[in-house]
Amino acid sequence: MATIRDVSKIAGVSVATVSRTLSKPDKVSAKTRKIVNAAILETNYKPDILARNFRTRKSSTIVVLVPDIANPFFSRVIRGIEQTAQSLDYAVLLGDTQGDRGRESTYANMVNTSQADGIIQLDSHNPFENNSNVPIVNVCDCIRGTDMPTIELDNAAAARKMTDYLISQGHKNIAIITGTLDSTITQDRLSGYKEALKNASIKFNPNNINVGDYSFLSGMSATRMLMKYQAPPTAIFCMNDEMAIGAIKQAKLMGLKIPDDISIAGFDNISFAEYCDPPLTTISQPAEEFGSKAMSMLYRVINQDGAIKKNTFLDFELIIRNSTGRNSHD
Amino acid sequence: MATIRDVSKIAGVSVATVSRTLSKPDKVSAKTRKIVNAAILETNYKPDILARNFRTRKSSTIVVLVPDIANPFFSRVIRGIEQTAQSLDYAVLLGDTQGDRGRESTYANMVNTSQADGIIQLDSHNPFENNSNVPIVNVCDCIRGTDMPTIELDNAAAARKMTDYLISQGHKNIAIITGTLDSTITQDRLSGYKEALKNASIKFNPNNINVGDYSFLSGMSATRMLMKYQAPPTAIFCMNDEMAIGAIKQAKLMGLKIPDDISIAGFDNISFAEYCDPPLTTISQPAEEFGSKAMSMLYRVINQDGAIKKNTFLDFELIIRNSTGRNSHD
DNA sequence: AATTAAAATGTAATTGATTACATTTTTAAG
DNA sequence: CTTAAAAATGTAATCAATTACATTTTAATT
Repeated sequence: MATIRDVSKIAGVSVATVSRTLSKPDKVSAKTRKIVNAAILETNYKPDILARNFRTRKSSTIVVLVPDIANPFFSRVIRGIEQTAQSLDYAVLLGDTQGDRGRESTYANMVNTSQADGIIQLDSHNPFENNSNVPIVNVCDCIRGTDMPTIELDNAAAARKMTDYLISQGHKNIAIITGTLDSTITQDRLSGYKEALKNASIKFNPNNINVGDYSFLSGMSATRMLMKYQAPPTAIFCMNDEMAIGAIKQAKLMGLKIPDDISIAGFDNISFAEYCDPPLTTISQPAEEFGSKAMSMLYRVINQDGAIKKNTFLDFELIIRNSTGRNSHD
Repeated sequence: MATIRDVSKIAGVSVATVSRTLSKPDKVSAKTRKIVNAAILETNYKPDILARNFRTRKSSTIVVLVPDIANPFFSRVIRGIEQTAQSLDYAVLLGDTQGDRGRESTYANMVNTSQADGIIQLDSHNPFENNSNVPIVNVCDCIRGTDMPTIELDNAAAARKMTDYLISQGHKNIAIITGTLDSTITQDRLSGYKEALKNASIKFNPNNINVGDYSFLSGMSATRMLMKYQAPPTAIFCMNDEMAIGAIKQAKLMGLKIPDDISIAGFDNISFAEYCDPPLTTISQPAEEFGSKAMSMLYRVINQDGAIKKNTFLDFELIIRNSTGRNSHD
């Protein structure tokens, strides 16, 4: 593999000139530039990025910490990250943590060893105990009370909107299947749900809260439990679409008609939401935009370029499909 | 940030000894090791991986070229890659190509600039025109006639098995919705399908082949077309689950009962396959194993460690669910 | 105690690009 | 044609680790 020295020898110029031809061509005369470029072509020279990164102390690489890459919502966020990273000439290192804090901190430490310039965290957890000054952006599930910039949804408002809608359809006995309780998303959505009930003067029933873990199976089992109550809910709001799809399956297994016997709503609007039967009422989140906004923000943090907005909120949309309908009970 | 020199000064030993304490501790006396480790702790020294990579000419990073990270099958494969990479101390750079050859080759060239040590390609395309000697492994959708090691399914056998099964259910008029025609997977599955028909002495009807692109929508539109024939198929075999789910939706829209009026089968066994209505008959592929086998293989190629098996075939399984059933026509 | 082998440690070169600073060349102005 | 300023180019240090090779120390054997 040819080095910058080989090129400089062939071109008859110094290595500095070759380097400049590549990085700041306007500092090099047109004539020299031509000669150097010819030499680069001749030697098939490709700058050694490892050497460059070493010298410049930048890796042009960022790490994405994601609880599970196979989650369809996260994979869309990552697609957004990746696309923006490409346009900014950053490479994306995948850090699938599977919720393991050890793995998370291993990946996070890549920044300390200059393997990466920054971190995008998709989980509501700070990978650094003591607030370090590592460039980091928190997306989707964001922690409260840290100084990380966040890109998030107004989850309380979204949950309120969904609950309001269900109430508007005549539902009073509305259950909710939550995500894991330690996540900010869960807490916010839960408080939005409660708020909506309160505004409608519906008494909040603690039995109507069922804790899930974002999986199909937890959606199923929660639904099984809920529907065994003497007064089962007439609507179930799930904090993601997978649980809602699980809930639909369980409801059908129990011989219930959707939405006639029970309305079921999700959250995320993953691509399958449109294709399940009945199609799922849900909250649409701009997954790719989350990713691309997070990447742009991280870029600004890393390069101290432009204003850093502490908390960015993206828009959601209530998507009404056929898994929900008017309360036909009472 | 402390360097190895700071540590050596504090410990009162040479940098070589510090380096050895970290990389080959058995070459260092217990006494010295203790002193050095204390100094490392004291200085909070973290080896500069950039410098190490530069010196050793290895990045301990591999690139995954994937047509679309948001595809649920691919994201599982990547999860497998990532997990094995972690255990082998490799980092995974994400190369979402969106089918763009330009992007693909940009990523592939990261190996030439020593940003990565090898490549895992999930698409049936060689990112290097002239067979270079870059470490690369081809997974899932593998090209014929190159010297890349492959990890693949016997796609022809799998399609044959599915078709055999449909035939065993009394179906004779079996349509197939393919993936993009330039992919090896499509070609192999198509030939398996034809073979099965031939073995059963069923005349192959070219109209029963409909080209899709692995998307829900193409599954829908192909189904719409197929079902307009005077003698519409009694079974549709889709080359992935998304298209099958699209086909199910379309069939329902047309008022058809599944599987009574039409049997629909998919391929991949993505997690949603179990949760659609009716649950999807499909071929299960070991997605994570694809990933982990590919990573192990790439490791061996990079480190010239152990035998390189040219083509590795993983097992598939026919999963019979309720989207297919006996032919109730004729 | 002398000799030898083995183990431990140290010295200094090396990796390939970048860049501060020095030097040369070109351009413009008088 | 000078001269000064600006532009272009060159020289050589630098980044932080690894490691070949040299040297010193320790252990083992006689």
